[in-house]
Amino acid sequence: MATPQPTLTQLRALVGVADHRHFGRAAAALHVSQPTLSSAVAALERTLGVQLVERTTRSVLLTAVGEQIVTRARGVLGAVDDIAEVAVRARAPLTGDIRLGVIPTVAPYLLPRLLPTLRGRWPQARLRLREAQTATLLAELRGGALDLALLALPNDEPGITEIPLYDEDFVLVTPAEHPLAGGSAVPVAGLAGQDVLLLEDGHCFRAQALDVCREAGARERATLRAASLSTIVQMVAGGLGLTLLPAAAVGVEVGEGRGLAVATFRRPAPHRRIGLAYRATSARVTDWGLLAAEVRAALPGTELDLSPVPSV
Amino acid sequence: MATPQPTLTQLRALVGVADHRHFGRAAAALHVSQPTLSSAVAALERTLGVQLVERTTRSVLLTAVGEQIVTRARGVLGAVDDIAEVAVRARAPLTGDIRLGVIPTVAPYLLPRLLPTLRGRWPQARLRLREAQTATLLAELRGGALDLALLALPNDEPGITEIPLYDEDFVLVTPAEHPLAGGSAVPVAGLAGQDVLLLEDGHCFRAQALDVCREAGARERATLRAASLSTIVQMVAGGLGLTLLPAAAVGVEVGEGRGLAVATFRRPAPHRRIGLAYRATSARVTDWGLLAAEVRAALPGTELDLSPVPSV
DNA sequence: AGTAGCCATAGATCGAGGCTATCAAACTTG
DNA sequence: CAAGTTTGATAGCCTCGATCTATGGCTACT
Repeated sequence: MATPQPTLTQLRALVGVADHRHFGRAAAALHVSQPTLSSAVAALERTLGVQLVERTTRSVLLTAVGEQIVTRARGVLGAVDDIAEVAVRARAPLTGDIRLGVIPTVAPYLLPRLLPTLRGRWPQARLRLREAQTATLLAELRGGALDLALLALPNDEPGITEIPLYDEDFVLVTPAEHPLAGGSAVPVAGLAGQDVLLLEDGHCFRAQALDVCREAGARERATLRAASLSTIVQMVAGGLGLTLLPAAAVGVEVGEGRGLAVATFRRPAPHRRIGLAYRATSARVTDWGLLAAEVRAALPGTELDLSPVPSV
Repeated sequence: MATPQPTLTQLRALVGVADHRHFGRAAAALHVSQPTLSSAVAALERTLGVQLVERTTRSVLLTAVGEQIVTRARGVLGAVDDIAEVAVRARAPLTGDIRLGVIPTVAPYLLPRLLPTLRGRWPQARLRLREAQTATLLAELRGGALDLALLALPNDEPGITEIPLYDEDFVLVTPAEHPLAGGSAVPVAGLAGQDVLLLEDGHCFRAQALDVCREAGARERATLRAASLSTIVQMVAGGLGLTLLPAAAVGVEVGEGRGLAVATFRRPAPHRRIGLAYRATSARVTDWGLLAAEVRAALPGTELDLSPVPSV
């Protein structure tokens, strides 16, 4: 036994050589002398008992094992960097850029409340906002273009962790003179035969609302798919049908004196769960927990059917 | 900048303390003196600039950051161990125990050919075989109870890598006096209205064959679901219906003089792809490539409709 | 053949990490 | 309540290994 274990320095040396395919340049990039680098790689080969690099004076190639080990070494070094990053983040919680993606059926209703709160409590945090649909957000999250996404759960994406934030009932928006207008505890089946206006394809809220319609036996007015909830509500005001809104949208979208009425469903009403998603490997888990608390604190009061999900 | 990076020794020290919650015992476990361990942890805290461990003389606790970093440190150390493992495996290819799981609709037809080949060429390899259905194999693979699984692709399991091995056509087995008996280039639609015997639930081959039946408009004789292809073929011989077999099974299951006939489908015939699956993080990727080559070499000749998938 | 480029080896130096011995604090016990 | 025990931190010394400079040897191109 007693095989000495590879050193981080040795791994860095190997990765450097793999990157530059040249000992001299790799040494320069690592700020060490060329002999140091040579001996580091040699030592690694000795401890592992395998040749990793094919050297001729003309070219430097990796062996098959070398390639495999370089891949793993990169992972190790990256993970060590992450450790340092975690420590730095812990020293200065919720500071710096936070690239947050938000779905369009949440952004206009939550952000106006969240941003001031956040600015007040964590002035060092700089939110970089992006509004896009779930599929886009998850792709960008995975690719590292976003740090966080605020969207409907669950998504069951491997490698992505989710923090539930709140549950939001769906409500019915109708013209004021509609039979269902202003009702409370409307059963879902009460939608049977109604013309329902929905968002265009790709919105997760479209899919959820469509599920409700299917269960109730309502028709979608498919020729009128809209790009935003705002547009839909205007169409409802124009008498083209009725629609479903997430509770948080009511305050903004349904004003007084526009000939609109809001009806609530019988409990348990159809609803969706909103939460944060981040890469499971993110170095800023603690930050995201703090941010989650801020979002919960920024929720509108009880006049809406919003229930924050208790944090673990 | 010039922040020194954490050392592997320091990470080992931290993990040791986290495991034992006691400096003295952790030091003993790591074969170093207690002061050495103390100073290693202290040095790590200094380089990271964060307190990781709460020490009183009575108890040792991790801080929140400490917990996070311990988790990552474990990952790093594990990855380093893996690197050593990769090297060892590369020095002695295809040696030692290989825990291989095989689905029941492949095992009896491929293993009798594979085992002798393997024994001849890689006498140091010890196959530990296990026969189970796909879901079980994948769970055991993920949990580390298996190294490899031989099954139908694709499975699209995150964290699991697959090596395609060969494509295998399905054939029709009927009683000798059946109208379809011995046919070649039978269209799938030719199954319309037939009574087809299938495996019981949980077999992937059942699902695949059922797809064919659905497409063709054939009926499953659902009261007669069998536990093995052998049993099914006997039932066909008894005149209870017909069945589909994967091509590799024909040689073993359909003997002469049993009143059975084999018909082939019109190309492209329904078929399945068989391959190997392993944890993407496995340290023995090279071994699995070699083993894949052996399986391809062990395939029966062209009398069956088996086409090896060319290796990358 | 000469030369330039490139990696390996040799020998010297310096610091990180290891050990022993000892201290300080806190809980236990007679 | 005082002495003892347990446990982690500190001090001081030592050793080994990582790094440096200088040099050697090989290959390819001119």
